[in-house]
Amino acid sequence: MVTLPDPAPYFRTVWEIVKQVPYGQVTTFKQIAEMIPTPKGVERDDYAKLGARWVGDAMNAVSIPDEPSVPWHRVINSKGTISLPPDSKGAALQRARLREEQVEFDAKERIDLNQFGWNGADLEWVTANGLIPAKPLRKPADDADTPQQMSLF
DNA sequence: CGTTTGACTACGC
DNA sequence: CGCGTAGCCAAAC
Repeated sequence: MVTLPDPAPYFRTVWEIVKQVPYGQVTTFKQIAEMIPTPKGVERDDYAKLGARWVGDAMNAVSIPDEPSVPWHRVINSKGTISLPPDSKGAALQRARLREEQVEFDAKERIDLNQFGWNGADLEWVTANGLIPAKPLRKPADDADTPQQMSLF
């Protein structure tokens, strides 16, 4: 900006995406940013990476009125931790809500993205809204019973 | 109007 | 794997 003269549209898009995150799962600022297409006239190829901070702004904006329709508590950083100051009220609330959804924290207050991470919204919904499919946070279940490396030739 | 700050990340030690 | 640093950009001071 990409000046984001009116941040509302970007924020709204973020919120709509966050609404798609199901109960008991978490997404990351980066994952959301990557789903939002680069605006016209913007050449930045790493627009998505930069967007992570704006997603944070959008979350901050919604957590103030605490809009119940936007599950902002399901948005964490790429390290798998809550990004609010650890001793803040908001962090405590977010943590409580996640635990309420059976999301587990390890000893270091970290969430296993491979277990609770979001793999993206329905492809139909994504395309219908002109967005970019999200990069899955959970790895494909390669439980050793999916020998993909075996060639047919 | 220059500085600082931040719900971010990537990278180097 | 943990901690510090460097980019980045808009907003708040």
